[in-house]
Parts: sequence; C-alpha cells; structure tokens
Amino acid sequence: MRLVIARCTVDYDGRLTAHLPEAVRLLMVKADGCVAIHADGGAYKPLNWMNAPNTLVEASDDGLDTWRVSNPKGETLTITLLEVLSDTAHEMGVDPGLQKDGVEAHLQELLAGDPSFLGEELSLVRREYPTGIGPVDLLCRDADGHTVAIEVKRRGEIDGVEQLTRYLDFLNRDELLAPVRGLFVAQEIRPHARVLAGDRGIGCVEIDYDELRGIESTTPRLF
Amino acid sequence: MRLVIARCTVDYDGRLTAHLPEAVRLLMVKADGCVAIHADGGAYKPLNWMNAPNTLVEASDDGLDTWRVSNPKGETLTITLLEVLSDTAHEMGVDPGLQKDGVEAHLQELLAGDPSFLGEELSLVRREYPTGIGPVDLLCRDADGHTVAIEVKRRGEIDGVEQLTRYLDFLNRDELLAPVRGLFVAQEIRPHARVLAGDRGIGCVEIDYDELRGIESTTPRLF
DNA sequence: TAGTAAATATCGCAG
DNA sequence: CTGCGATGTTTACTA
Repeated sequence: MRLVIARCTVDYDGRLTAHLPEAVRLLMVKADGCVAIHADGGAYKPLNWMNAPNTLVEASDDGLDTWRVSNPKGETLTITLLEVLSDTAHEMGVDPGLQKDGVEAHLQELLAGDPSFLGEELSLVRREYPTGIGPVDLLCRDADGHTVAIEVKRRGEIDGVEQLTRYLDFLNRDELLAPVRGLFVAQEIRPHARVLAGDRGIGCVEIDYDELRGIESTTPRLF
Repeated sequence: MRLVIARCTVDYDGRLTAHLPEAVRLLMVKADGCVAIHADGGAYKPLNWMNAPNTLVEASDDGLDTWRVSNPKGETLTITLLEVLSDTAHEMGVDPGLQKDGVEAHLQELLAGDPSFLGEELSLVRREYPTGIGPVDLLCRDADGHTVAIEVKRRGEIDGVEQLTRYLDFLNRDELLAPVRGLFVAQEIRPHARVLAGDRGIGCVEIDYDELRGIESTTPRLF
C-alpha cells in the first residue's frame, strides 16, 4: 500500500463529473490498484476514488506530477499533485478478512432451523421461496396447514412491510398456496412499520437474537 | 490525520459483532476522531471503522498497545497492536469539498424541457406536481388529453414502481385528472421492477442520458 | 456473469 | 431529531 500526502486537485469524469479544489489530502493506492482520496474528516468514505480494475499512469509536466487513473468502463480520475509532503509504501500481505456474526442471514438461518421459535407451530416449506418478483425469506405451513410467508429483517421498517406485501400479492395468486398470510419478523420493529403491517393483516414478531442463538445451541440434536 | 501501519487484531461489538484475525493493516485516524482500518485491497470501504463522535483511549498492557474506541451508542472497537511498523501524523486542514455535476435532478430537468423525448407526444403540466403523499416528478398530458404521471429515476428498481403506484392511487381520486396512467423512466430499469410495473399497468421507458443531454443542447431555441 | 438484496451502509435535505 | 431518498453506493449471494 502506497500512502501519499499531497496538496492536490482532483477531477473525476465517469458516471458523473466532479472536481476537488486545491487542498492537502491523503492519496491511498492499494495493492490491487484501487485509488482513494481522503480528507481529514468525514466518515470512512473517501472524497473520490477509483476501484479495481484500473490503470494508474504517472506523468510529469513542467515539474507538476499528474496521476491519471482510468478503467475499462471509460471512467477517469485525474489527480494533479502541487506539492508532495510525504510518499511511503508498505508491504501488508493478504488480509484474512472479516468474521461477522449477527446479521440477517444468521437470523434467517436460525429461524429456518426452528420456525416454532416465532411462537406458533410452524413447519418450514422452503427458504428463499421464489416469487415472480423475488424470493421470500421463509415459506412455512401452520398447524392448520395454511401457508405462511415470513420476511426476516434485522431492523423492521416500512420498506420491509412493503416487500412482504408484494410477495403476498404474488403468492396468493397461486391456487396451490392461497390463502397465504404474512409474518414480519425482526429484532426491532419500528412503530410505523408495525402500524402498516397491522393495517394489512400482517403479523409482527420481535425476536431476541441472543435467545434465538441460545435455544439453537442448546436444542438437543439427533446426530 | 494519523496513519499507523501495524500488525493487529480488531474486535467490533455494536450493531453486530465482528473480528479481524492478526494481519498487517493501515489504521487511519481523522481529525474528527473517525477511525478506519484498511487492508491492502478491496474497494474504498474499510474492514472496520468507527465514525465520529467517539473517544479513542490508548492503553499499554504487557508492552502490548490497545486502542479502545467507543461511542455514545455503546458500540466499541478494540484494536490490539502486536507490532507497529509506522506511526505518522499530518496536518491537512479543512477540505473545501466535492463539486458534483450530472446526477438525477438533471434528468428530470431535461425531460421537463422535452417530454416528447419519451417516445410519444406529451406536454408538461407541471414538475413536482403535489399529491397527498409527496410530489410526482412530472405530470403531463398525452395526445388524447389524458393525464400521465411520470416518475424519473437514475436506476429503476422496485421501490420506484411502488412510489409511482402510490402517486397514481392518489391522483386517480381527483376527478379532474382521472384516469391517470403512469410512466416509469430511468437510465436502466431492472427486470423485477419491469415485471412489477407491467403487472400494475405502468409503462417503462429507458433513456440514454448522453442522448438526452445532446438533444437538449442541440435543440434550437427561440431566444 | 448477471441480477438482487443487505449493509455497522453514508450523506443530504426537509418537516 | 426523524424519516425519506440518492449514492460514482459496495458487498455478498444466487441462479
């Protein structure tokens, strides 16, 4: 990784055009060719960048260094270096990568293994059951043999209710499944989402992740 | 901005839990307190981060340095430094910020100036025509004098179709406007969005930004 | 490879 | 402060 601190201007031309006036910034060049330009503030997002794959060409013109980064899509990033304050490089090797725990896929997986955690007798038909407009997270049958479509979110907001509503519209056109009712499941369901779900006859269940994980790990298995 | 190259491990505990095994990485600390941990590859997104506002506490334990970053929401980021290869700091000042040009607002503006670009004879009634639940981008009349509501997006996805559907619901309650049909316009319309639009009787039009801009700039004007 | 949904999204604006 | 919409979103996953 190469790190350059420099007074510079930057021009991007691609999906839009953008310009950065003269200022001191950090130029970060990663081993795979990624270039990112950071200011000394704001969140982690750089002011400007160019992702791999790309090519970086350095040119010197009248004692003024210019970096021209271009990619196969025809986007270009032009950096004009007015004053280089620091220029270092470091070997870092390949990163083993991030280990995550507690995201939506996890919730869905745990619930698929034990749908009755949701407080009623449910048996799984399929995960990621396909509809004409996308897959619904879990399709189950309840004690009465009726179909239940379940949408799982980490945080339950209005968009998720809309999403489940669309799935229900499509699923209910299938005579083999109809009538299908909906269950909206999340660690936290926002008041507005709860109201909208209620208005549409969709049930809401808030689940505790630690509890779900705990039950999962302590449930006796037959193997 | 402080830049540290170090062999380290990282643990994040907050909205989820995450762990980074031992490796050499870049630790970036910005003037506003933001901390970001970068590997030497991947796009501009860091492996781990903590945005402002937060507090960074450095502690030394058995000759092992530990950074503990925490924020008011109770999230914590713990960095254990096993070997510091470089530790530098640079004054960079405040950045003047990015100047952008050529995003979605542009599309709507250009189409308002020439609705017939959409492939049929349309005349503009109003931009940002208000409905009870927000303004629809363009309201037009077609050759037959019927009302057409147009939603413009850069990328056409399902959410946009939902949005236009809501507008149509409201507009069609107005006897002076009804019946109102919908046109979904974007540079690129995703297949599922197209299916949903078709299902609801909403027309889809993909437009080329460069072509639209070109026509606009070459159209003769009467002033 | 293309398409779709999730994300510790970030960021800006309006109400 | 909250919610909504755009983003050069990026990333991960699946068909």
